[in-house]
Amino acid sequence: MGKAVSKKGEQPSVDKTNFETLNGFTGYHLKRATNLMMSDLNATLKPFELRLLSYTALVLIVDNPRIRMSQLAAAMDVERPNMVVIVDALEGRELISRQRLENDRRAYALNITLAGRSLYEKATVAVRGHEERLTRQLDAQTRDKVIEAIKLILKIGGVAHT
Amino acid sequence: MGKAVSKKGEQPSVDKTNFETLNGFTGYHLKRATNLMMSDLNATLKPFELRLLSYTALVLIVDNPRIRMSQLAAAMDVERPNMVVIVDALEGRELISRQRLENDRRAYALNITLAGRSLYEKATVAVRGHEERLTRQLDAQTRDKVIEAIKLILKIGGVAHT
DNA sequence: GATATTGGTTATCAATCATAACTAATTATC
DNA sequence: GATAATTAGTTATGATTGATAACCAATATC
Repeated sequence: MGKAVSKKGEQPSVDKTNFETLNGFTGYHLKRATNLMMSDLNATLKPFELRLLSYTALVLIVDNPRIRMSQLAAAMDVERPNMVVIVDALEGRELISRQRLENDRRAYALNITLAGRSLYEKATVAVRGHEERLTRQLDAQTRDKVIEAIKLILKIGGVAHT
Repeated sequence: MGKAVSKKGEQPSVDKTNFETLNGFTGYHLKRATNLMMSDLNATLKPFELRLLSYTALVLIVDNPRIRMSQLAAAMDVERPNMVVIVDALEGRELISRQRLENDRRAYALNITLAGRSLYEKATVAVRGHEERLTRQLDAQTRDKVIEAIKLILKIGGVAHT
């Protein structure tokens, strides 16, 4: 957790760790920043009893009314069996509803409930606060540049969706 | 700005998923880019029978000869018990060596072996290739700007080490 | 109309990560 | 200088996450 605190007055048997090589890797910085942001995000969502995946599901259902579970799973890059437990939990809390499709009775249309929308809105306010806190030092211009750069990386990887 | 969702009444959204809200979050882009890079990195390291953590350990041992296990664990943000299995595996392959410290016989000094250095060098060439491939679209200037921005985020989070 | 495919589900398993408790050695306290 | 507290490393174990296989019901394909 915390950084090692050197005891006063004695020469530390080990000096500060040298991160020279790792610092040369973009992926290293990306991963550390992501770890930090995901950790803070989970703490942000905790009061709402939401986690990264359940919140993401809520968001996508709000933005995509009547989305199917399989489409949601694909959008979230989650295996279908794992999607089931996420949806089960959200439905159990009556934040979303499953509704059989008339035209394809295998599938469900997922919709947000009133309670779900209310929670979504509160959580999203908190998430925007978390984002603002963690990217405060970045002027909007820089932040946009970062996102642009990241999108380029995603495009190269062939997983860009926008 | 929003991608037009088919406005044909109550049709299920079998069309493109709308990521509007998620796209507004820096953390979302960060995480997706990181997922992509980590996945590609693991594939890159596979031929060397290394994983993210074992490779990172190798790098830090090369850059910090005689580093202690606990310092390595702290640097990698890994719990000590989990560090043990990583070090065990690397030592089992004779890529690194444990050496008791004379001045503190509880601790070990970790060092790279000749075989370890050789593997490290080959793997690092591959990793640099992987980095180059995934950040090819970014001019050096942009990449540096991204890293600077990420470092700012890390500083706010209080986990910056450089 | 038989066959293949798809959406969702269940059960299960592997991988990852964290925690508790132990030993041996060192440091702190009186 | 004996005792207590702390630290480095280890072992065993448990929780959480993520992936796979097999299944049922509905739809699509030929």
